[in-house]
Amino acid sequence: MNLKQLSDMLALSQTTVSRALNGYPEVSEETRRRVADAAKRHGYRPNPSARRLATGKAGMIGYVLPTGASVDIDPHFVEFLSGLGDYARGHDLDLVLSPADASDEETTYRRIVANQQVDAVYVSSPCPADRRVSLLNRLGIPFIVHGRSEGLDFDYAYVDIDNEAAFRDAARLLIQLGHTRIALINGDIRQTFAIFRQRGMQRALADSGLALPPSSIRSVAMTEENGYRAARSLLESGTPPTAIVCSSLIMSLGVVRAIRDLGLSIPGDVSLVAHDDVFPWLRPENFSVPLTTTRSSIRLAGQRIAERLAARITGSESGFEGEVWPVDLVVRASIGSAP
Amino acid sequence: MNLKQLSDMLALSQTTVSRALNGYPEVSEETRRRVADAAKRHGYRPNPSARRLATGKAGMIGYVLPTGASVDIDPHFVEFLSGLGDYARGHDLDLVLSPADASDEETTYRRIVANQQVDAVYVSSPCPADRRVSLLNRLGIPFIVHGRSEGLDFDYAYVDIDNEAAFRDAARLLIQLGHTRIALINGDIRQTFAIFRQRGMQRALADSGLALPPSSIRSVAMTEENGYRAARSLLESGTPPTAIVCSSLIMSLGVVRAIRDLGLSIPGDVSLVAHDDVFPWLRPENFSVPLTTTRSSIRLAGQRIAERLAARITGSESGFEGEVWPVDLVVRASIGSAP
DNA sequence: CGCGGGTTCCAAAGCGCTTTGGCTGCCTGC
DNA sequence: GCAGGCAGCCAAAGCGCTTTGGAACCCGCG
Repeated sequence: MNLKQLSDMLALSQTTVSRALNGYPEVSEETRRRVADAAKRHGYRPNPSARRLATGKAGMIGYVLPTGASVDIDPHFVEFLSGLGDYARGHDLDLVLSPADASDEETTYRRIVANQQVDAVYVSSPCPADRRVSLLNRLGIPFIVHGRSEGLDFDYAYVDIDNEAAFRDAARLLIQLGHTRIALINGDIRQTFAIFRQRGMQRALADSGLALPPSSIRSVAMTEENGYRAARSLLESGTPPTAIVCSSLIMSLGVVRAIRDLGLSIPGDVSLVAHDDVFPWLRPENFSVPLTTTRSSIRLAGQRIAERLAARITGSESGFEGEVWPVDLVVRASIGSAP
Repeated sequence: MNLKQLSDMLALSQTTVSRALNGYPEVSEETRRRVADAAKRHGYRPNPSARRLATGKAGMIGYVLPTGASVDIDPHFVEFLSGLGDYARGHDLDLVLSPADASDEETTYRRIVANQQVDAVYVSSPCPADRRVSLLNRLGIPFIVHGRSEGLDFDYAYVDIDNEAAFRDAARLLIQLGHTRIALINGDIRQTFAIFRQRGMQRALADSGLALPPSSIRSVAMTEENGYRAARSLLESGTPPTAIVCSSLIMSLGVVRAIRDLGLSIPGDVSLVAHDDVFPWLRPENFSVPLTTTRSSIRLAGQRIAERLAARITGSESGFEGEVWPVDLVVRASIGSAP
């Protein structure tokens, strides 16, 4: 069932039917109703390819998926997807994933924009002066960044959490508990979220006259194994920390294992705080010693980003507002006063 | 730059240029070369919307993403995606994810097929007599199932691992070590992979005159917490198992925690085998007691499925071959002879 | 009565590609 | 020398939608 058949059936022109369906004003209410009725009754659905060809609008949002033999997609991505799906379902929004060589994503961004495959794009895990962000800005396609870049000379829309405040607060709490040697096991420091977290801790420590020397920082890909190694190397150093702040729950699995392997206890010997993105399959309250966390649901961010992306597509959102969400600090048994 | 401009530039008709570019025979080699040159030089790329409208081919593969407030996307999905991306990148294949209400995916399948949004589809986590599979079969779109259904009266293409043999072998090994009370902590039993695994264990036990009573089986969503609960309830029962086989590495985190909480040791009191889908961020060899696993990379399956999907799109694959991959049994320290 | 100004609808021109159905030469074989 | 075949090219007709630029009609006003 296509437009022509439908309009023949109604003894109307394709123009009128099209306009009736798309809510244009120059069609009488009665006709509109008649058309809408017939469309529903016959299950008419405009062919998206044809519509896209005519309008240039695709009804999809895009994401460039960095891939490569040694590139692993972040497990957080799946939670983000759940959130995106929560909104997109029911709004007839599809998501197209374009795999790209991680070392050359720009070509792919160019392609999906030139091809008009998608109406809007989202970008995740930005780094400072992110090239993808400035490229998209130049290309003029609506986009939203999950996270923030830094040092860009233009405004853009983003949704981010307050990583700096989260880690500042975590460090402050540890300081209040008497800790002076606090270490940070962070994610890849080339990404802004990691930079902000480090900054937050540094500020908190500086405020109390303490320091966060490079020797107390590890910056690694967020795997269990790396968490283990980082914790071990910190705890076996000359001046082991009495508290560790860790950028991910997965890494903290390794941190806990390292602490146990060394015959130390939580929080007796070492206090531990981790950032929790809220995975349904791994919860900090279920750790052998329940974990104190800075918590922010990545799924919620996915929902919000889908919503804003949709708004940008329809044009109901157009500014460059950045949203920064506060992060919960949830205290559980894994922290205690300094030994 | 579109076809018209390019053909004007070459003083050729659009027909000839189109044919030259698409490898049709009725154009001379010299002309073809001239056209290909010009196309490359001017960066001409056919508009996919127009091409799709004309041919009905989309150049994308589809996946219906079950979503819902209480539906969590499986973390395995991201590994699968990595594999898919490995192949799709470099083959100009995009993936479109269509979020659907988990309780009504069929409408979405119908939509993406009717709209010709995608040329092929893949389906994961099938259950016996899977309705999605029979729907796709009826709709006549190329598709591949990741996993297998059972009890369907037609053939279809799939890629699966030999879950039954994997769990049979694991159980046999435990039996050889003298275990007689072996428990299974499985995933959702409505899915065929879980059914096969259970069957594999049952057969191995039956072969040795042993049984796998329902009281020794837990069938739950694969989270750390569920692994913990399942293991606890098993170990605190009247006849606790001396060995546990667990369907996922994530669950086995909880199993290990439960065993430790109860003051038991691995493998002294309890032997543990888990299935490992090969996550880069959580490896069985790094568990406090390195885990014996049945191992099969889900990422490799993603690669293979992308490859076969592409072959089905181009028509170079057309049968209904099912592939069943063998599963490695990797022995590590977590198993020992029965106490 | 005639005319400007709405309202409601329509024919037709795209959007950029593929594909059908020729048309033109040139070569081959009888 | 001519029918037949083939290689190489082209014009034009879609694919199904949106949108431009009217046309027809009815209204009220001067």
